[in-house]
Amino acid sequence: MPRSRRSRSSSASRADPPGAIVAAPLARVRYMLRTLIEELPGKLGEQVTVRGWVNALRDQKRVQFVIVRDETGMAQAVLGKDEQPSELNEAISALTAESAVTLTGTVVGDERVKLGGLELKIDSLLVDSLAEPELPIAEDSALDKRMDWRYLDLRRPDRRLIFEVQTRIEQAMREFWRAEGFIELHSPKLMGSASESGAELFHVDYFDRDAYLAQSPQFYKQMAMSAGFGKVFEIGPVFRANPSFTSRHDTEFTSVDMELSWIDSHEDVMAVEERWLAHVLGAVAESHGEAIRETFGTEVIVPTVPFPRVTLAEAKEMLSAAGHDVPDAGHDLDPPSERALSALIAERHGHEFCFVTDYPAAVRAFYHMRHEDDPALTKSFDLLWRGIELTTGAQREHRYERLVAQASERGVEVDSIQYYLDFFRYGAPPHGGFGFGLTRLLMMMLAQENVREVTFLYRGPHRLTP
RNA sequence: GGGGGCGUAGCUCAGCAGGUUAGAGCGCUGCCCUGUCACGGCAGAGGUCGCGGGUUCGAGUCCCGUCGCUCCCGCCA
Repeated sequence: MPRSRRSRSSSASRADPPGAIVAAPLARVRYMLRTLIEELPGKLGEQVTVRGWVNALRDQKRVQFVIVRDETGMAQAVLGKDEQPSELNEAISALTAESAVTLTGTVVGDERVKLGGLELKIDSLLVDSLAEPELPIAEDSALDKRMDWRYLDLRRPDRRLIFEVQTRIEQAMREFWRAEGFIELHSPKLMGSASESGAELFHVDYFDRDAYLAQSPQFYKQMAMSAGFGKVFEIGPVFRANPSFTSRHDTEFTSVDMELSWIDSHEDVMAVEERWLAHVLGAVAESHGEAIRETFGTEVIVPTVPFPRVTLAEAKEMLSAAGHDVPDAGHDLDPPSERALSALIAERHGHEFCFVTDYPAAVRAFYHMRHEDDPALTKSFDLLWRGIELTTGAQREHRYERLVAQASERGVEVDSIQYYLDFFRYGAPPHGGFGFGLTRLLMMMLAQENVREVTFLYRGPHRLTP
């Protein structure tokens, strides 16, 4: 929980806030009089105004309790009731769970109160918005129903923690990039042609012609290499028209992409990625590790560097030797194999991460660079964490003729991507990079079973609302 | 796209060798309860059992179709 919020009690409200527009007499800006619930322990004896939602109402013969919840916690508010209930008593009796209310009262310590040992003696109540009496979802409702009523679902404190962690993750990523001289890109999401396979593209009408939603910033971050940017990153939406029905796919998700110039091999890319992730997990462990343990019952373990590395061929040998069924040569690992490999690496190396390298050219994108001594293999890698694929990366082919040859060989329509191929005609540095699934990282970090849990508003083959 | 599972009250579920008026917990409504804190007590409302068709004297229960949801595989991040 953040502790740095400034108190906004009434005692501080008389002075004009910094930067307020004081010249407009009819629209005088003033501080909100709101006190956050996490601030109440420091306000004993003071009259404060708390604004939030009715978490529970216990309306008894002689005393009424309102449990009020805001984004920082919950507190009990109390009001005595005489033989003849007051107007205020009647107003409290008329409250419903999840109504939005403004409660003003005096903060009083009371050992009897299990919720923080204090309560608010109610002086006044403003019902900002009365909730309808029966809510469409409960805590134990099915995921799909919770998605229908996502804003109610998200009111729960553990859901909020997901997005506080996500915010910290992105902040830590940028800390790293900024310290290492990366430039941030915002590449277009509307494209005139496919950037990779084409099969998974969403088509949109674009005036009098066709356009597509970007399924990756791949081509544009490579263009930035030819532009001499050196090191770039982007955090942004990507769109995939896959009819995928699993717990870890969606049709729109947040992709984290990096690309680096002047590398010697894909090894340089992995070396940056593992340091970057160690920084991110370290930051999250420090700021939210305890809350994650308490709320989700899982530990954020800061990885040591370097991460274990195995080639795809070695991985299959390891799995076979351990008695697992493994896909044939020439194929990628299937999800059960990925989980088994992560388990083996954890057991033998005590590490949650694993780079799998040297994928066959046949299962990788045409722009992946081939090994000089074995052109059937690419200078590529996947990164597994706790059994799930977080990343695909590679050194890219930056030599024009070879790139064109590889595209043709793979049946890519060269004409439609000529603009991309042109990036490599006027001096392109050796480069590589990777794409990284932010929602997958969050899902595994918080021990959630579905990306929908960690996506603000999920988009899938059958869901376009809310 | 292939395979498995599931659709019964606002929510979570039970019911099924097919047999009168379909149940529970939570929630909701009303009454009662001097401090609750998963408050407690009493009473009550609420369901054409996803939809359509079939078998049968009789279908929530069996069969077929259909729609929706879900998980796994494929695809990938």
